[in-house]
Amino acid sequence: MERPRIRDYFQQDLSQNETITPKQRAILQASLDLFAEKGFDQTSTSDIAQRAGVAEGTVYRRYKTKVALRDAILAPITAHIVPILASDFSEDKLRQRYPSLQAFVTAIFTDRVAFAKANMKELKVIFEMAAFDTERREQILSQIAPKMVKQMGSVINQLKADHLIVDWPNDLILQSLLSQLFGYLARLMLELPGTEIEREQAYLITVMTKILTPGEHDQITGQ
Amino acid sequence: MERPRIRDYFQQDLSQNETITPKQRAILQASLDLFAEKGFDQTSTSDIAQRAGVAEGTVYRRYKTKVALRDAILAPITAHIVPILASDFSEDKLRQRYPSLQAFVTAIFTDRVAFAKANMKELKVIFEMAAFDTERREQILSQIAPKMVKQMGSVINQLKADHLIVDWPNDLILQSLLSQLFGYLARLMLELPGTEIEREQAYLITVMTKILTPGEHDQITGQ
DNA sequence: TCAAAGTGAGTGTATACTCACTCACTTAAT
DNA sequence: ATTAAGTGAGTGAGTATACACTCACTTTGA
Repeated sequence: MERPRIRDYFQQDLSQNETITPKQRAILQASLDLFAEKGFDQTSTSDIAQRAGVAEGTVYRRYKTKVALRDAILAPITAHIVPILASDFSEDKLRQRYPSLQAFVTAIFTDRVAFAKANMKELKVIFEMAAFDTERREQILSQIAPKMVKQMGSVINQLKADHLIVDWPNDLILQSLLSQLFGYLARLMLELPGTEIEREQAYLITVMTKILTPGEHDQITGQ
Repeated sequence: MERPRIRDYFQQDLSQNETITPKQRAILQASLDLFAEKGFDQTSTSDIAQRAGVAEGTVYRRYKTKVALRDAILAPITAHIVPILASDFSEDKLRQRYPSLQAFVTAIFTDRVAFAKANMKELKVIFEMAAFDTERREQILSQIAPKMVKQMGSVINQLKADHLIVDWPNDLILQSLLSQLFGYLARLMLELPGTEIEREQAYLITVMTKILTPGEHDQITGQ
């Protein structure tokens, strides 16, 4: 956990242009909490006002619509996702080869899991939106997916050249890793019973390493 | 794919007590389609009536509320989930040992993937509900999880005794398998670009088998 | 004193749900 | 065979309510 954490991104993003009042901050926090708890549609603007301890009109002072309010919450997150995805893959990192698979997997996922944990609620709201807003899903994906495939792709190719990683198509490799990652995050988000965070995070790296280790079972067989 | 498919469960379930009219069937179908397309809250009862080609009053003839309508759609699915989960683990199957990991993995997931594919829309509606309705989530989970853990647990223990499977706690094994399965299903449901069904299903079995194969990397290491 | 922040009663609209009514069809009586 | 009575699925205009959003006014703080 040596690398910088993401925090206070509201402050960070918003205070560049204008100051944010305590009440406006309370509104953002209440909205985020409620959207994550009950879902966007199930949250009324009067719910938000009540939770934030302000009048309903105050909610509309800065944000013209409820959707604009949601977007104000999600904007900083989506803006931060790309740098996070690209971290660890700056040019010098790329030039340095990873000595082992375990080092690679650990390096890659420590940041991303930390980021996800620090922004659980926002991610939950993003997922809700992505599930039924087809356009936005494609928009967000088109921003992120190519960058991710490209960045990870070059590292994977390096590892392939060194025979440190299984020789599967890169997209399949990514899919299996992301499945494990999202599965872990889903358990955290839904607070499924019996989720022991520390143990599972260690296990996550073990499983991913195992998937990627070259071996005899690597031929993709159908039935 | 030798074992029976799930189809026409509406007919099957409803016609025991009473006949279902063509219009009522159209209403169920339209609701299911719309709930899966746009989400429950984003679908109005007049949307449903329009899509089904009936008057709005007709929607309320059989189902007293919109929620009751959704439940009428989900009831047969949830009723069928448990048998599907338990299939392949009837007593004689349990007594017979699986000759190889691949056989085990293939046997387990063929049915379940087929079931999921045949009921994509219903699953999507269930997931939407589970995401924000904490009570229902726990209710459904409490019905399913223990059965699944028990059934799969005994088979895993057998495989462990034969040293055919990695020696990890059963819950961790299940989690990694379910992550892969749900990741695959999510890609299907969200129609993520570049999802080639056949190739990925074959790959799914390969990855799962690889995860479970005993080997040198099996110690769960943290950082 | 002024500008910005905050207020909350008020408004228009969307939507879940109701109900008095229609009408095609079945049953029963003559 | 004919007709009267009964049945219930279907209808759609109507209702009550909840909700997103507005605006004339008040409070705050520099």
